[in-house]
Amino acid sequence: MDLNNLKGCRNSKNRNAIIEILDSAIEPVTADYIYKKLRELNPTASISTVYRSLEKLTANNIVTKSIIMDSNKAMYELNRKTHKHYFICTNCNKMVPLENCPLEELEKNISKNTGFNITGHKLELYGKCSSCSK
Amino acid sequence: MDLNNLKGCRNSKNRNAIIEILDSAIEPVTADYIYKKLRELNPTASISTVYRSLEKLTANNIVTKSIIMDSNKAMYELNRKTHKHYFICTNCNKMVPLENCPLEELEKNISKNTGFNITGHKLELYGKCSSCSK
DNA sequence: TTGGTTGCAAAACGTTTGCATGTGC
DNA sequence: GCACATGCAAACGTTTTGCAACCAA
Repeated sequence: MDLNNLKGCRNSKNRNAIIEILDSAIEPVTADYIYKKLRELNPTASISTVYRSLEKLTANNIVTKSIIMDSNKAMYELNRKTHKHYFICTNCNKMVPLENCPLEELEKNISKNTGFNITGHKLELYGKCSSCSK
Repeated sequence: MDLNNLKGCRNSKNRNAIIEILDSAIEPVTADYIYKKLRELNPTASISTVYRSLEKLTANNIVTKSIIMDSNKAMYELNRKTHKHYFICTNCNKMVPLENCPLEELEKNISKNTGFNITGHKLELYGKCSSCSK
């Protein structure tokens, strides 16, 4: 995370705090979650600051944005080196990270066959987690 | 597509028209796209009818709803028997269906290892399509 | 000084809902 | 007749934007 190297960015307390909030979150979180946590540190912070920071952070690949099915909110998480996929429980909405990414070979094959220049992917598994399927 | 077997549904011109619109669409489309097409047939149709129809259709597994990255709109497509995944161009937003689904074995393994009851998945590949990567 | 950053309020956007009316069966 | 379907307008929740003030470099 080279926080001081963001294109067209100055140092910002709010943005740094947002990164810390994301860093201490285990699962992807919503903008509103970040906003509430940020208000604990800076009671006058505004939701627009959250969105504007997240936009810069995603543009700089520090943060990953995703939108899960049947929800209209975006989820944000720190773009850690370890590539992650999630299992999402359709009952309790828990997001459980999976260990491995099985798609690297697949991507290579598809690139070859189609001429697409694949730069990333998203895989989500849906179903019921062990506690919800009881 | 057993259109006459929808749970708690009567025959409806609008809903049938929506199915036809989805059927003639090659790619997943937005609710607004459907609304505009529907207005060509029924100029007084309303957007709420579109959403209400789509809700019933997804509940009955006639239609699949998905939300793609960096967009806040849902995309709808007819749930054809053939299981599909898409390559999505980050430049022109084109969605190109992929031929095979490579995840069936993977699901089995994860189910075994984690105890999750996996009922579905979503896989999207991102990058530049052949014309945009020129 | 320059240009990114912030807070506030308002707007925009996709989607949902309440209600009264219409329609299939 | 009953329950679903519809159009309209209003509401909703999330995200974006305009603007003036602020602050980092």
